[in-house]
Amino acid sequence: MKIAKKRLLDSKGWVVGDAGEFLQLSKEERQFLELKLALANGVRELRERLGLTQSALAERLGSSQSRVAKMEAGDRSVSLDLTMRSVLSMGATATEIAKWIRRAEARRAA
Amino acid sequence: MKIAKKRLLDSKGWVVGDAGEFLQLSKEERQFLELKLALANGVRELRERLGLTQSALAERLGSSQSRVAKMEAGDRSVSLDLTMRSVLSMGATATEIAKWIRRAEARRAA
DNA sequence: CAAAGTTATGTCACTTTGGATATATGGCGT
DNA sequence: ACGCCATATATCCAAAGTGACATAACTTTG
Repeated sequence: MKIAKKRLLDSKGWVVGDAGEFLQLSKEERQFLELKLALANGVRELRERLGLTQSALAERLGSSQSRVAKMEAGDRSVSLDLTMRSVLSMGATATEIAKWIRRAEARRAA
Repeated sequence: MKIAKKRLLDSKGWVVGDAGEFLQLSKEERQFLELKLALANGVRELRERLGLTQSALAERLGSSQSRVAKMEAGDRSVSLDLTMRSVLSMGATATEIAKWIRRAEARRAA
């Protein structure tokens, strides 16, 4: 199993030993998780580009370091709402967001 | 005030009389709301294209007709998560989603 | 107009997500 | 080894989101 997929499924709470259980997630659910993880990666990418610590970003968001950490890890206790607000607060453009979404789709196709 | 903006701000609970209060939403919050509304419009667009009633879509989502109605109306009690799951469940492609997001940005620029 | 079908709005009990906090882990320079 | 800083993980309880239901407001069709 590829690392990226392992990471996706590890995303807190998905008890996954190998590729078998992978299939029991509905196609839509898998798409959704991939998309969320793609944006989560976007959060980390932007944050590091801006040279911010998780704490610094958290403060800008009115959130906390632990939530940011969980968000970047793709923890399922973090909503897409917060993830999207995060990238927007770091100045992500629609084009950039679209790029990440496409990347998620491309991974799925592979 | 344009209808689209009025509708955005009406989005349940934003007490807005005219363009004045519009400015007191932070830039990021405005972006987020526009993006969510853009996807909400996507939900309606896809749903009608597929000839589904709100009830039918709700059933596919394991949700209820009232949630779908609120979602399409941009009600703030509906998360981006549910909205995104909705369009995915109707087979939206990354390209299509990206298009809606860009459209939101374009509106903002205008 | 009336009935049927669809969509809109309001409320509520339950669940998930939220920020906060504590603590653990890892890296890095001294 | 030690402190220092960033990140990861776990657990609080408050706040936001959820499906379900009731019912109102439209639309369409007869």
